[in-house]
Amino acid sequence: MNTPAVNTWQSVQAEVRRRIQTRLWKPGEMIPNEADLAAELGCARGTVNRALRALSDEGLIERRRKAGSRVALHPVRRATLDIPMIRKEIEGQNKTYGYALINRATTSPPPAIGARMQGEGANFLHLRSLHMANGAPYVFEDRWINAQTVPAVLDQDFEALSPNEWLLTHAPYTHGDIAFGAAGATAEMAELLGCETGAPCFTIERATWISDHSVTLVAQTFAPGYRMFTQL
Amino acid sequence: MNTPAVNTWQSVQAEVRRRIQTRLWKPGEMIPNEADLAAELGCARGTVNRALRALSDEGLIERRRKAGSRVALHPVRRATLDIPMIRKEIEGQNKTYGYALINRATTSPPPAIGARMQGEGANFLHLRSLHMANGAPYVFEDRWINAQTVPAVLDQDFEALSPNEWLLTHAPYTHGDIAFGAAGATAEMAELLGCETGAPCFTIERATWISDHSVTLVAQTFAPGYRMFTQL
DNA sequence: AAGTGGTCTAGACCACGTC
DNA sequence: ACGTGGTCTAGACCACTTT
Repeated sequence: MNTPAVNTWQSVQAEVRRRIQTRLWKPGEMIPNEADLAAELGCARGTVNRALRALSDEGLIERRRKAGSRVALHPVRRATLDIPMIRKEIEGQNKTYGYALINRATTSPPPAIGARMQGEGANFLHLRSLHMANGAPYVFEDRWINAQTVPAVLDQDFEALSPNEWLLTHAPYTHGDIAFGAAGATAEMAELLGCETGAPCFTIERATWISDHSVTLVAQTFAPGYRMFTQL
Repeated sequence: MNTPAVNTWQSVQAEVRRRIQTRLWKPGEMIPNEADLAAELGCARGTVNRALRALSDEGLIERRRKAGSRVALHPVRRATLDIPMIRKEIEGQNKTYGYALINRATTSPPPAIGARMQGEGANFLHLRSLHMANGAPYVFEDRWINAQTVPAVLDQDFEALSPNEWLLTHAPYTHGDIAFGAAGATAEMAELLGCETGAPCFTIERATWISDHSVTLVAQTFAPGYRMFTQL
C-alpha cells in the first residue's frame, strides 16, 4: 500500500500516533526503524527522527539504540507544569497582586534546614511573607536564603519586592527540586490566610541551587481551595 | 576572541546557558541570531537551532521569527511530572501493591459530573476503590467511566484489576486535564485511609478524553503525608 | 520588504547496546 | 560485530512578523 508523501515532522508524528491509537501497532510491539519509516512515508530520516523523538519525550514510545523503537507498554503520561513567579500567576488571572513581608531575620537555620542547604554559621536570611490576589491572602511563604551563595541578598530589605522576584532576576538557579503535598494550616498561617487552623492547604516545597551551592529553600502554603492545573 | 569549536548541540546549549548565567547576556537582551552564533562557535546552524530550541522549551529564552531570540525576562520554570500507573509508582518504591474495590455501580452521575462528561442517561460506571502499598492505604479513588465511549467497561467487574490499569491498555486517552490540590478527608475516606476525619490530603483530579468523547473522571485522595516530587 | 527562526533534505559518522 | 538511534553538516526553501 502506498502511503501518500508526508513531509513535515508533525504529520509523521500524527501518522505514527494514529497507528498506535488504532492499535495497528499494539503496546509492546516494535515499530519500523527510522530508515524504513522514512522510505515508506517518503521523507528524510531526519524528519522521522524528529517525530519519533517527540513521541518518545511524550512517553508514548520507547527508543533504544540497536534495540529499536517500541510502543510503550504502560504509557507513562507526563504533565508539564509551569512554575511561574507568583506575581505573574496572579496577574495572569487578571487580579491585583499584593505582597507583604511578615518577618526578616539573619539567623542560623534549624539543623534540618541547615543540613539540606549545606550551610554553616549564621549566613542565612530567613524570610516569611504573604502574597495576595485582589487583597485576599493567596499563599504564605517561609524561605531561607543562603547568603554565602548570594551575598547581595543581605542588602535587600524585601519590604516591597518579594524574594521570589529578586532571586529570579539576580540569582537564577541552575537546577532544583520541587515537591507538592498537603498540610494543615498552623494557627499562624490560619490567621494570615484567613482560614481555620488545620484547614487542608496545598503546599509546594522547593530547593534551588547554583551549580553545587544551595540558593534557597522555600515552603509555600496556599490558601484553601487552591488548585494547580495543567493539560495532559 | 576566538571561541574554540563547539560542535554538539549540548555544548552549544551549555555555552549559551553559561553566557546567560554569567549575565554576559542579561535578561531581556537579544542574543545573536542562529547564523552568527553558528559562525562564532564553528558549527552548523542546525546545531545551534537544536540547542536554542531546547532552551526555549525550557523557558530560559524566548524566540520569535524575525524578532529574534532574547533572554527571558521572567524565566517561567517548567517541571515535568510523571503520572504513572499507581501500581507502577508503588512497585517503583519496592513496595507490594494492593488493590481493593469498595463499590461498583452503574448509575447516572450527579449533574456536576454529568455535565463535565457530556453524558446522558445511566450509561455510567461508578467505581470507588483503594490502592495500597505494603498493605497500608495509599490512595482512595472515586471514578466515573463513560460507558458510551467505552462500552467494554461494563463487562469488567474490577474486583482484581484496577480501572486505572484496564483503561490504560484498553482505552488509551488522547488528551486530558489534571488538577492538583488539597482536601480534608471525609469520614469514610478517613476510615479507609487510616487517618483522622478532616486530615489534609493531597488530591489529584483527572479528566480524560478520546478525541471528543469523555472517558473517565477520577478524583484521587492520597493518604496524609503523600508528596509528589520532581526535578527542576 | 526583509530578516529571522522553522523545517526538510541527503549524506555521513559515531555511540551505544544487543547479539 | 553490527544494527539502530543520535547527531552534525551544508544548503535550501518557507512561514511568520516586524519594520
